[in-house]
Amino acid sequence: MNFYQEVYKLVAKVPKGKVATYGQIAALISTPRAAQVVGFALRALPQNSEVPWQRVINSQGCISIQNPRWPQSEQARLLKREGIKVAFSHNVYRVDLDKYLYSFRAR
DNA sequence: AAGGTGACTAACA
DNA sequence: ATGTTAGCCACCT
Repeated sequence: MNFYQEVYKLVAKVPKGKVATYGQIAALISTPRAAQVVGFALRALPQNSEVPWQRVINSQGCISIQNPRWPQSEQARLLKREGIKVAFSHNVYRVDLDKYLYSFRAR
């Protein structure tokens, strides 16, 4: 199973109402340095994927997506729909990590 | 088939 | 404190 597959598997474990960061996922698979690759993997997902990619944000708690198919505003809406509060200021969407960050259980 | 191209992040200057 | 850089992987020419 390659890196991308691992990413999808882990992202799928993030429960509704919680979020995870790219670095967090990367650290679980290999090294924390692969954070960017996590983003690459999500970018490669088909539009109709079942993977809850919207629950993955950057270490600042900000929506970091760069994909014309899914504008940031759309990701923000998806998260709000799941009960997550998304603040919008300075033209940036942000989530309170202290509140919503998901902690993966060991193993 | 080799190389460019991305949803990041922590470490440095 | 703000800007730059290295490390990382699969997919598409």
